[in-house]
Amino acid sequence: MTIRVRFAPSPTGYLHVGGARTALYNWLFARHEGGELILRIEDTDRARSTEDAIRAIIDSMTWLGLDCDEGPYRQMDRLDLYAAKATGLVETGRAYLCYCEPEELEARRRAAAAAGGSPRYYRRCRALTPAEEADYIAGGRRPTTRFISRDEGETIVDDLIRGRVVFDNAELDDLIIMRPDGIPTYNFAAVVDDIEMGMTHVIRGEDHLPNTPRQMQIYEALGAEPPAFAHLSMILGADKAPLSKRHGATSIEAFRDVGYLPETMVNFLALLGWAWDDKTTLFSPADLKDRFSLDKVTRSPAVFDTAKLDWMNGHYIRQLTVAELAQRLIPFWRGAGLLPDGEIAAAELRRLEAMAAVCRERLVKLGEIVALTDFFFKDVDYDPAAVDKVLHKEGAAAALEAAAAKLAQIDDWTHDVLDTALRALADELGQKPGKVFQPIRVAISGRTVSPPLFESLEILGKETSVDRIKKARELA
RNA sequence: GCCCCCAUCGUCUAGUGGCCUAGGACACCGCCCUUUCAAGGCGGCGGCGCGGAUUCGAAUUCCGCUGGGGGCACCA
Repeated sequence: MTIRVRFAPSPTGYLHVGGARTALYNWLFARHEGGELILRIEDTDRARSTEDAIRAIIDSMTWLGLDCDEGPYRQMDRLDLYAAKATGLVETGRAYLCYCEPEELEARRRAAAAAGGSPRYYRRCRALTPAEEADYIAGGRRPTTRFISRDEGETIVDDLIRGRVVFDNAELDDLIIMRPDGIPTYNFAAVVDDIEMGMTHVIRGEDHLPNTPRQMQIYEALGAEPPAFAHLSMILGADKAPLSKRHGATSIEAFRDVGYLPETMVNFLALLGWAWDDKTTLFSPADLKDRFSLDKVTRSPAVFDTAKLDWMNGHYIRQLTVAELAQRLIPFWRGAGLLPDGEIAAAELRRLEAMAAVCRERLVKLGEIVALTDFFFKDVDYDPAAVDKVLHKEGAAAALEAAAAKLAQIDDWTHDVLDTALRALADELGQKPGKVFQPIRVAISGRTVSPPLFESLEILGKETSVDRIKKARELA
């Protein structure tokens, strides 16, 4: 039998790291097993579902490289199916119509909680007389459909990650499976779809574990064999609280926008709850597909550690060729208004690649390229602290003056030549190299920290470099 | 309140009764390299939540406790 799994997000927001990890594990499992991944949009909460969210989720999955074999299916397109199945359950005596109003149920729940009792439904409508039912209908009440859960025995979930989890059926409620407007609720729609779509495995977040026994009873009532279940632990923030907006960026788009690489996100997310052995940390998607298995998935929750993410992103940036890196950097230069849209001339591309080469070992996130290279594109913004600390130092003015004069003589404007010339200059001035190089760095970049000096001068070009050094001489 | 899950360095984890004086990675600290910042190299710090039990032997099994988390919706 072909393995079939699904990723079934509710489109109420962006794809966040927790959802992405669930999607990734489903994808890895499907690919490793030669199975199929289905994308199903669970949009039955019509108040909160949006088209934007659907687009965002699909975009993020595409960016991560998580391709699906079927879908996206949408539950709102499948209402007839759920209605037919719900009616069937009523006919076979596994469900009943419930005329209770939300307000009275809510009031009862509150009262029960106050009395220290169980908040479960009191099952009044299970035993409605025809006369009572007629009264409700005459009064304009529209019923929900409730599933009749078993009162006795246990429901056992054999979870692929957690092992055997036993639930007492007496704890289970008669849950609503259909709303009066014909839209199903989650537990019902998910089961109907998982049956219809032939799911063999359901891999989802641990928050769904308590739903599983309820769903298993629905499978049984529907005459279907339940799939295998695997519940993934939660992802936490640095404070061990569930990851949320308060921890900063949590959407995949946000990580993309500041310049994390998809290869980083995939590798990092894979490791949040899974490990291959005792020493391998870096995995390409192909390695992952090769090695992933559910039996190596961890049970305990994992903290999302940005420091490690940053390290890994730096690693993957360093793995890129200069040409690749430049291509990935272009959107960031454009986004900052440093580079116009449209075709890039060959000479300009060479210049961008030179910048990429010189920044490759310095980038943690692609977005940092802007602050690192903006002085190549526009006039210098002198950092007052840098001016004070370096240009106002004893000897800075003299160094700049001498440097400007010396550089003006150089025709072969390459970093090797510049290196030799400026070292010689330091020697002539009787200064340590740093004493000469730092003022020049501040002169051309405005800051004390910049890409390597000689390469920077080369990229900037002779005319601009000399101009800036002369100008900085005035500030010194 | 009730049900369920979880528990190894700060973090991600390896570990399934002796191979563990607990391994790796990130972070941190030190040294080296060095024109700044990085990157890189070398070294270091650092952990089995607590209490019982089983066993010749427990990070590994069992029980309890504590702590963290999830769920108990006409949300998913």
